[in-house]
Amino acid sequence: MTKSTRFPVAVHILAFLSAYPGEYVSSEAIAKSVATNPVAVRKILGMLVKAGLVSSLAGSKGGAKLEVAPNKLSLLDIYQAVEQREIFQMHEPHPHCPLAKGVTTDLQPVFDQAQTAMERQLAAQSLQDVSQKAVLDFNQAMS
Amino acid sequence: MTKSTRFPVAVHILAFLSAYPGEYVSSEAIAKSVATNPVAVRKILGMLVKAGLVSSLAGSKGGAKLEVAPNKLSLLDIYQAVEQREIFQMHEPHPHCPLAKGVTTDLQPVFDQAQTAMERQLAAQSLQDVSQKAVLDFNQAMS
DNA sequence: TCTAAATGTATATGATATAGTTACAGTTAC
DNA sequence: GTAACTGTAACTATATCATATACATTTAGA
Repeated sequence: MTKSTRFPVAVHILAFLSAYPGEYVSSEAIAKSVATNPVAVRKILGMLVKAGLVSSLAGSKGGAKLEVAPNKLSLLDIYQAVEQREIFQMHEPHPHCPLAKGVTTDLQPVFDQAQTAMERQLAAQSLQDVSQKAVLDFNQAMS
Repeated sequence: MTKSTRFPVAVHILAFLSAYPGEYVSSEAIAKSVATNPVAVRKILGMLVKAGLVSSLAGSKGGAKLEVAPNKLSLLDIYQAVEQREIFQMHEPHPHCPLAKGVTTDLQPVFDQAQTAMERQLAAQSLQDVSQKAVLDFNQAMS
């Protein structure tokens, strides 16, 4: 499969929104920074709205607005909003082979632990941690 | 994309080989336990041979043989032998947007840390840890 | 030396995920 | 009423994966 870039794009989108606190920003403005299509941005924004991280408004002067403080929003929250799948996917071995049964049974908890360890790292970082400097640079460039 | 199951299949294959220490096992025998095609097994075996975990022999009475003791073989060794790609893939934002530049720069080390945390969990488990019980059950069923 | 049983590899097919695009109905500010 | 938005459907292109067939090559053993 082509690997998904939804997670970094979602972080980028939220960082962009955090540069305009309290304002509604259009998907077209975001799309320019992300270098993609406004529709692609709206698709991801839709997931972020569903997760409660963002609100949106249709119509003129509408757009998307960040609903959570950047320092209260962990990268894990963002990851889980846009990526549902687990890192590891078990295969489906022969249903009656005792070796197959034993291996998959013992392997699954290791997969879970590895995924949890990964998620703990994401949980330890906030949106602000990865956006603060970027937003400062951005505001300076825009002024 | 369809998600790869190469990693669990590789563990399964190696566990199967560990049930026949010192013997050459055919891809067809392995394929039955994994419930897939012998060619699929040989493809993965090829990666394991390249990584030095397994040796193979063509011809009659040929097959694959485990080259590392199961308690000396970590799940990370296996993972890296068959899965090259990183968990997270960065997008390619607008090259001149300072916000885009800042976000990707600060996000990459977080990706690396998360991947490392995941890999540490895999490194802590050996093939034997996930295969020992399975092999015992298997040998008992076969006797 | 012949045969049977293997590997290794090329190739093709189908399924699925993703990204990008166009199109358009609905919503809202002014 | 109009212009500027969102949300969503539909289509295309691309990439990865799993499965399968086919076949040249290698090897053990009769």
